Order: sequence, then structure tokens, then C-alpha cells
Amino acid sequence: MNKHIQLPAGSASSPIYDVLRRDLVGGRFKAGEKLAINALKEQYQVGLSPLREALNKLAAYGLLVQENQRGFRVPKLSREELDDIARLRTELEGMALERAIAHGDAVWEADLLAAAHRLKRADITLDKGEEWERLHTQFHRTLVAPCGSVWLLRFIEQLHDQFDRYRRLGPKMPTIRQELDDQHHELVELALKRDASAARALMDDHIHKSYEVALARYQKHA
Amino acid sequence: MNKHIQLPAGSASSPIYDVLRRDLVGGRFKAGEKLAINALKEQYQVGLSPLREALNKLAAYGLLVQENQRGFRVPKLSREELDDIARLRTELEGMALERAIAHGDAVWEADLLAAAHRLKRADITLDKGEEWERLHTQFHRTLVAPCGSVWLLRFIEQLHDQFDRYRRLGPKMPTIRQELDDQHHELVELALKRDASAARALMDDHIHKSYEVALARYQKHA
DNA sequence: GTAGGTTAAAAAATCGATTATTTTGTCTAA
DNA sequence: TTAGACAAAATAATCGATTTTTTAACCTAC
Repeated sequence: MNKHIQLPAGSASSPIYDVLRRDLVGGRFKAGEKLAINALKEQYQVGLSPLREALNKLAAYGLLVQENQRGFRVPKLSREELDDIARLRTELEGMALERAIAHGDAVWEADLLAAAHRLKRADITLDKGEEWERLHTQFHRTLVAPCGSVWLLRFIEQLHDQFDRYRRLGPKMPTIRQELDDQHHELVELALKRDASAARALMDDHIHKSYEVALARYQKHA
Repeated sequence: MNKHIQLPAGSASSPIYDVLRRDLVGGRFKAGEKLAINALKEQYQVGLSPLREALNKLAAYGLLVQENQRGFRVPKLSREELDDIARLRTELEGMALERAIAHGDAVWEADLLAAAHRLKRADITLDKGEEWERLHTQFHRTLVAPCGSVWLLRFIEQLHDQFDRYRRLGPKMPTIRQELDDQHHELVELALKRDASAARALMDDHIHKSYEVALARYQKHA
């Protein structure tokens, strides 16, 4: 199923990579924190080699910074970077959405409806919201999936992860969920109607609202 | 010097990483080729661990594909991907150039003139063109450096490397060098004149011409 | 008291060897 | 012949130990 949605090339991810990525995006590490490799080894019950290889990949991906001979750190957060990410997301996801609306077929329409429905039905209190987060990511991924550019999808995914480092700061998050969730459904409607410019405008607004959530969390955090 | 041009965060690259990246971009490996790790170990005179960590980073960066338990491969080339890369380059570098022209200061102007001059003076026959390639990359990097978005610069650099996998197929390359080189100088002129839309139009054309070179090489190659 | 320098402890990176997996080659049976 | 199973070889991945580098603690001289 979902043969439309192909993973970006170059990634045969190990379990430890996936878990670390999830935890980094989910904010289980403090920004700026130095990772104690031996501690991680025990905490995640993995050997040194697989762990180091995962850390190297995460550094290349941008979820860690690798310093000369002094290990790995969680990247700092900054207002400037958040603005940068949000702005780029607006441009790239807008572009991708337009293209997806131009090229998406009936299977896409079905996938989209399904993804939106699953997201709406998801219990946000479950599993610390992890399940909702997964479905939310999946929804946005589905939305732009048939844009026709593997590299654009790759960059969008990367920015999404970076953005979520800000948006998911602090505890839980059923903040203004209803409003954002309504936008998800509006986005589906406009996509099905093939109204590219309206969809793009709504996407701009959607990202902007998410940005405001992220910014508020970032400022409370600091 | 060049304090304007900061590396994208997250990269403290090892020697072996840099060399492998250069060789992958420069086409010293066949597309689709499977890398024999033990051979690489001897060829580059490095240990297994540093080598594997470099390969993992390159896979995350997109210059290698990592398959489940069967090592690393050089990614295949395809017409579709080349089109994708060229199109995205046009959009992202155009965007970045506009922003750079809006924000670049006097130091940038000087850097730009210097980079263009060094490129023009470079002897393309030297060192199999490596020196020219280095200066060419540096010129394009300088051009967009003050765009204000670290992430945009990161993506542009990545796409540039991917693009060069096509453009640098086959031997040497003083193809239509003169024409492209003239464009470099025109770009500098328009940038200094702060004519964003003309600069962007020229950049579009420049990338398109490079694309034609790359496409021709790709088709001859296959 | 503090700056500079030495040493000890901690941590990161690398190495050599082992283990697990895949690939190749060979044999047998239909 | 050829498909399938088995064994052997090759290769990838992982582990445990060693080496190197950084960080911290301590001491001495000014």
C-alpha cells in the first residue's frame, strides 16, 4: 500500500538510528547537550559501532553536530533558525503542494482522505502524543508526496524534523489543536478541488500558525 | 577571511570523508557500483571504523545508498533525477540569489569579485581540472552566501554536488567553458548593480546551459 | 590569589578480531 | 538441462580492547 510514497534514496536506517531520530525530534535531549556515548550505549542497549554510525548519519542529517575530536552535541536552538526554517518550509512545501495538486491521481486522493481521517481520529493523549505526531507527519508527507521531486521531498522532510524540534518543546501539546486540525481538513478539500493557489495560501497560513506555536514554546523554554 | 561564508552546521568532516566526497562528485566511481570496503580501506589507507563512519555520513548526505546488510553503493543516475535536480537548483539558487542581492554588503562584493577573478585565472588543465572545479564551486557558494538562510545554503550545496555527478561525467571538460565563464562575470555585474530580477533570469539561463552540458554528458555516458 | 604548567582521569576515536549475513559454487534429483 | 538445496567462501557488521585526545584536578611560582 501507499506505493506513491517512496522513501528518499540513500536511507536503509538501523533501529538505533530511527529511535535516536525520534528522540531528538521529540525533544528528549536538551538543546546544546553533549551526548555521552557510553551512557547512550547502555540506555539504548546497543554496541558502540552501530551507535557511532547512527550518530554520524544524524550529524550529516542535521540533527546532531559533530565537533572535531569531542563527540556529538544536540544543536542549539535559536529564534533566527526557527524563522529560517519556517520561511523555507513555506516556500518549499508551497511549491511541492502546487506540484502535487497538478500531478496527484485518484490513489493520492484516497490516501489523503485516509491520512486526514486517521489523524482526526487519533487520540492525542496516547503514548505521550507520539502516535498523533506520527500520523501528523504522515499526513503532511502524503499531501506533497506526488510533487514529482524526490529531492524536494527529502528537504521538506528534513525541515519538518528541524521544525518539530521547536514545536515539540516542553510537555504535551493539545494547544490550539482544533484550529490546526480544521486546516488539515480544509487542505484536503482544496487539494481534491485542485485549487492550487487557495491550497497554497492555506498552507502558508497553516505553517504560520504552527510557527506561532513553535515560537511561543521556544520563548517559554528559554 | 571570508567570515561571511560559514559552513552549514553539523559537519566536522574527517579527511576520508572529504576525499571520498570529492571522488564521488568527481565521478571516480561508476554509478551503481558496489563499494568494496576492504579495497577502499587499502586504497585510501584508512582503518575500517573511520571509513565506515565516512560512508555512513555520505549515505545520509545522498552521495551513497546504503542497503540493508549489503554495504554501500554509488547511486544510479537517471534523466529524471537530473531534471529534478536542475529544476530545484533553479528555484533554490534563484531564491537565494535574490536574497543575497538584498542583503549582501561591501565585503560580499569584494569576495565576489575575487572569486570570479580567481575562477577566470584558473588553469583548467591543471590537476585534471580539480582546481578549477574547486574555484567554480566556491564562486557559486560566494554568490548566494549572504542569503541569510543556513538551511537554504545547505540544500543548495547538496544539490550542487548531485548535479556535478552528471556534469562531470566522462573525461576533462573545457566544453563551452567560455560561454559559461562569461555568464559568471555577468552575474557579478548584475549582483553589484543589485538588479535582482535580471540576475535571477541570468542564473536561470546559466543553470539551464549547465544542464544541457550535463545532459549531453549523461546521454553520451549511457 | 591567580596564571601557567604538569599529571591523572575521562572520553572519543581507532584498531584487530569475531560474528553474522550474503553471495558464490557445487552437487543432486527431477 | 535445470531448479533447488547445501556447503564454502567472501563480505558486512559488530564487538572488545587499545590508543589517542581532551578535560579536569592539582600543584607550583609569581
